[in-house]
Amino acid sequence: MNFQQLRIIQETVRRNFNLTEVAAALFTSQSGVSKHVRDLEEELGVDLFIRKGKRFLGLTEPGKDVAMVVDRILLEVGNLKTVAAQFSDTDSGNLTVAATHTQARYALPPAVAEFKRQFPRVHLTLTQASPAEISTMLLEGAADIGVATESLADTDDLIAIPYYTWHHAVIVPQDHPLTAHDSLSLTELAQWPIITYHDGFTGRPRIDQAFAEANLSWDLVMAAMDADVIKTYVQLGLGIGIIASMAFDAQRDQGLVLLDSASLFPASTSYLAVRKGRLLRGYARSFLQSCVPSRKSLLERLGQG
Amino acid sequence: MNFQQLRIIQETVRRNFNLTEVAAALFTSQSGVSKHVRDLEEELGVDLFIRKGKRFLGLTEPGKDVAMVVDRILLEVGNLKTVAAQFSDTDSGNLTVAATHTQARYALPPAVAEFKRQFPRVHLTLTQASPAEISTMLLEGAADIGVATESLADTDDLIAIPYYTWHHAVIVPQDHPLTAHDSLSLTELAQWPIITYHDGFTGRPRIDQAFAEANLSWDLVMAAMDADVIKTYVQLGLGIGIIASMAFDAQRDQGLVLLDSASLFPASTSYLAVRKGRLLRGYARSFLQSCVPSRKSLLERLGQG
DNA sequence: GATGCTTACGATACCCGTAAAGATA
DNA sequence: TATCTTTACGGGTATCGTAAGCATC
Repeated sequence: MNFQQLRIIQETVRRNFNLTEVAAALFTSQSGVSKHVRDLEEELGVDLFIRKGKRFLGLTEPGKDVAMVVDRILLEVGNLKTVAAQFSDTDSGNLTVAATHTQARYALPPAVAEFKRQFPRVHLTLTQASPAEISTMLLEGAADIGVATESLADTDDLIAIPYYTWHHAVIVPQDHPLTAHDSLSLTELAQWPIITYHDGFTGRPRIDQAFAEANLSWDLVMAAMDADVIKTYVQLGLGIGIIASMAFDAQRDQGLVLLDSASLFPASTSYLAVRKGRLLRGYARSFLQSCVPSRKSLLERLGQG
Repeated sequence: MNFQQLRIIQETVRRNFNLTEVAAALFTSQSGVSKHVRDLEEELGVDLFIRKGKRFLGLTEPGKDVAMVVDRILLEVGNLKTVAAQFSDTDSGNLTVAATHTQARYALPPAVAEFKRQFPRVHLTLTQASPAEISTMLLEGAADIGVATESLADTDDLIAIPYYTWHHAVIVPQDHPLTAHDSLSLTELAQWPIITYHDGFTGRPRIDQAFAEANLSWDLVMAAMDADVIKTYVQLGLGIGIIASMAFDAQRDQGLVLLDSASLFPASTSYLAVRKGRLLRGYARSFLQSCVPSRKSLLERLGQG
């Protein structure tokens, strides 16, 4: 048994049992991959994969158990390297943060700036992705820290730390009739065409929930993944927008008006998340700390004294 | 990085940093061991061991962290093999139970008999050892299950399951003056020379505790590791014995009398223990189950569905 | 016929063990 | 001096990659 075999098992599961892809992903030959799989199966005395002729279709029952343990082993191997790197070169290395557009653009900039100041020798990669992709990246080790409003708190094997709480707000063009109102109601909103976030993005479930609970049908004319797109089309007069309030900047967004609507929609919480059991470099912990300065205990909850 | 290197790191710590011993334990050459250590240190970029000239003295700070992770990796590697073996050959294999004399002789026989009946193809090894040795064996993977009254419940990285509770009892020769008494007191006991268990064996702390709390000094004339030795010398008239009550058998131990003394000493609890994070074969779980039939939940606490 | 897995085979690199040298107690 | 680690070197083996063969879709 060797590490390459374990990596191949893991990658085979991730790549939908296509050994050719696995070989490409691990920068080696198909033939080698094939042999490694056979060798390991022989050594363990059980078939790990369901085969139909020469095709791989999935994991056998023992294969499922083995794959779980393999994941843990490779996770710990990563931790080994992390521990060593932590000592050999404390303040240099890589940090990959995967975040949604909303987070990357409106929440993270201060933390990122602070981080670059504090750790100039760390290469920081800020990857933009959907909440689901962020989950996957964290689980597969492709990212160290994830930031999103959706999906992170529900996933086992992730540790989610509440980051901040915010409300949705309505934006309309400067001359829009709604600007005349003193206070907004959902019923009024529902009478206009609405542009807001896609399913699974930036608190969208809370918008659906608010209208559903009020028993209102609403006219969603467009769904986007980020507030900038929404704002663009609101400005074009396609409809009124519902965005995260922190995405509005009176300075930059001239021609648009933000209408307070904190009371209309339930609050949303954005989360920072890391993979359970994955050791973080010191500077990664600092990054989290600078995002949520008060929560000393939460870092301890990561199991990383 | 490869598994052999990790095994060497682990074994180097266990063998007190003597590479020659490590090589012998792993059935390989010193030179290879030496090179592997250097190679891994080079790959990780940190020294793992404190050296004085060419001698190894201990672990560096990063070495300590690395050694912990290495232990976890190798533990999981063992689990990998266990998982596979579990499927490839369900009811054959090995089971090593490490137990003290008291447990092996007076508590375990029914469970062992039941086990042999149920799993005739499993090779069962019952190793007799001191509580401290049992701990070590469990931690190092040399035993699957440990049984003892002392030390198992206090050790982190072990999961201890209460097995049964018992009391100490006094044994005296048939014609001994104490047999005339209706009820025994500690004060009376303290007037006789006493033979009982060694420190760290079979509830000895509770005996010390009882006398200490009563402010009595007592005359320990002999300390043994098992009840059979104690009984022998009690029979010879060297003193009165304090043993675990289940170690007395009226049939076998003719010439001796058991005096009830449940009220004199605090109750003792014997434990079954397994290494935290170590996967058990199905038959090993059955063994535990047959020892504590009622505690379904405790087996779940082992993290082994 | 295109894609994907297996087998065969030759080159390479890695791992191991012997032996000698150097360091420590 | 005896014990222990390092270095040097040669032999063996496992791993890898190319290429051909064969099954699946």
